[in-house]
Amino acid sequence: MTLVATNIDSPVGELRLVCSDAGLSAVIWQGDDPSRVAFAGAATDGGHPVLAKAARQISEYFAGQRVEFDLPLDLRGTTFQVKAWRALATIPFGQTVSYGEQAKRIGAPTAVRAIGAANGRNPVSIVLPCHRVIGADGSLTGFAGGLEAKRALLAFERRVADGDRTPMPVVERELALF
Amino acid sequence: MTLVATNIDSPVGELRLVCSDAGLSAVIWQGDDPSRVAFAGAATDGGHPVLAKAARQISEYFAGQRVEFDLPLDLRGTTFQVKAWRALATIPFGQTVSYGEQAKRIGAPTAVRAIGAANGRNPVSIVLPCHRVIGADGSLTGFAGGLEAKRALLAFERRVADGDRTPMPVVERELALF
DNA sequence: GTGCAACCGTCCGAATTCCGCTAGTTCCCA
DNA sequence: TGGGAACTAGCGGAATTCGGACGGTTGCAC
Repeated sequence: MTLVATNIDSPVGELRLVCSDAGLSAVIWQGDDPSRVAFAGAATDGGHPVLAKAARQISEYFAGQRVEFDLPLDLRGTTFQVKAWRALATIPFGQTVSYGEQAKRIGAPTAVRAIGAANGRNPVSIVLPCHRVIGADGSLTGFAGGLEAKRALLAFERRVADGDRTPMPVVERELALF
Repeated sequence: MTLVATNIDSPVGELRLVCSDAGLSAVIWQGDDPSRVAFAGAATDGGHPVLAKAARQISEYFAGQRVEFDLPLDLRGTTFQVKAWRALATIPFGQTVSYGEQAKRIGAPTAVRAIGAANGRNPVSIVLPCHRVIGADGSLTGFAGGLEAKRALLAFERRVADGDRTPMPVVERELALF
């Protein structure tokens, strides 16, 4: 099962898309921790119908013209992680839930910290919207792409959901030091 | 109205008793701030039946053999202060109330800080038990004789009220610096 | 004297910090 | 191949800190 990858530009910086024949398997950030989605590093650059479709939908998303993704996904993780990631897909565009709420939805109401750990390993950023999960008290708590990007994505979605369907502005992301 | 005074020993250090013909007017601490009970400084050493009676009752108190004082008092202060001081006499041996509770009892439920100020000027220490007034959260907050003495008096009273009628041990008082 | 400002042995609520608990994953060592 | 310890983008309550407001007294300036 070979992995093919390509890079695209976005308002939150360059994104690297990875897919197999089974579907999209990773969307990772520039400067992302390599150990976060380890298998993504094994991909070789190239073209693929899934990559082309994903690139188009992601660009429509950032243009304010798409609120849902329709892509085959090739999720690789433990049973718990895959359940957690699938649950992300049910959070509507422009809305947020708490980690505790997400835990309840997969039937493990007390596994809130495990949910946090699983979201931190979400291989398909943006497409699976882990940025819509925030602390019970409204705090942002964490995000692989940086808290500034999380804040910007939520503000953008709120605005689009509110009817202003214009593209997302470029965000200055704090890059990981080292 | 001349003032007569004498010194006695106690487990909380030397105490100076002052009286007029009308009654006991002051019980002040060694190292007490002279401006706290200013008129007490005007007394001259000597003997007086009221002093003798007060000395006896105070020594019985510290021996664990007396829980109430029966002495004529000559209280000198503003109307509010005298009301506050009289209220102290109604707090039973071994018990405590908060400054707010004391304020309610004299019909000025919001004058809690004024109560604190009045207690700080209580001229008749021990006999009028301002040491039984503590913060609403249980903290000791303050005491003319030093917080250590306040803590020790409360512990002693609790013990005696509990049935152990033995004398109070000597307390190391932190003396006011300067 | 009179007016005002500053002091306090306070209290209350809101905000913040801290701790123990949680379940899953990973890493290390036998 | 385990077993155990040490992580973690959390949560909830208890403990703590903080600021504003309270009433009476005192000191100081007119």
